[in-house]
Amino acid sequence: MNIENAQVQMRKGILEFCILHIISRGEVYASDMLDELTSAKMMVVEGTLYPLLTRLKNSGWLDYKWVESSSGPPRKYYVLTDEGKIFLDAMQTTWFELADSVKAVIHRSEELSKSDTSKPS
Amino acid sequence: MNIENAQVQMRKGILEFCILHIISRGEVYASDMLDELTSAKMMVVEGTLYPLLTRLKNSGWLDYKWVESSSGPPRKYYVLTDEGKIFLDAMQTTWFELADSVKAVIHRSEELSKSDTSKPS
DNA sequence: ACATAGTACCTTGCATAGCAAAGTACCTGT
DNA sequence: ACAGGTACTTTGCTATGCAAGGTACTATGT
Repeated sequence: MNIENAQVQMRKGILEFCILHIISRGEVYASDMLDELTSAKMMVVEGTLYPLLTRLKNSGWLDYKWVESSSGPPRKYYVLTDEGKIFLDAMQTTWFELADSVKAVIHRSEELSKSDTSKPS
Repeated sequence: MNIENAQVQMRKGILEFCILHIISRGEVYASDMLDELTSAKMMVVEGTLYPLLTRLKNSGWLDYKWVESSSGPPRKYYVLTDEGKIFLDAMQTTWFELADSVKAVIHRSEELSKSDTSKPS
């Protein structure tokens, strides 16, 4: 295991949340999402995104429609379903709770490092 | 896929970071970690924690020693190696960057929802 | 008409990792 | 010796990220 791998692990799951958020703003297609996630430094690739969108669609949280493009093949524009909106809310709550939990752990470390109290030895 | 599953996904990877943090404070054994992670609402189980500790050990980031217990079987007390400390720093940087990225995506959604600008239709 | 390039979406195969459940082993008290 | 509690380990299943390769449509140049 290396640091790159660990960073990948950390992004997992959160990606799903970010994608739902992006779609919640209005209709977008996959390349739009890739651009935005890349510019937010989330490093996603097609092989991850497409299967994820398919999963979200099959779970009933997304829907899409084909839209002709003036330059290239048609695109799938995604939207959130009503169920998807509820799910996104739940994910957002989870995210904030998780961020709080992490903050609690980090903060605890900083507290204790001031008056170091190792255990056995 | 359901919400519980999605929440599990979101915790992945971050768990590793939290465990390293907990160990960085001083020597602990697995049940200590389970207690702390549970009280921080991170919901971890043995089947996840033990293989994870083994992986971190095999990667050279943790070391442990057996310590006799006054009530029960001996315990493995873990410590961070020097390499592990470097790794933890990298993970912490990644975490803050990731939290920033998520914040950027969420914030962008809030901005746009004020003056809704859906695309095609 | 044909070839090339660009864009967009999809699929296959592999490796990693979470988790439930079952298993092993040690210690203490009766 | 046996029951109960504690601690660590292993097995088998499943989900999922990702690299790489594939399909298909459009536009442009010759």
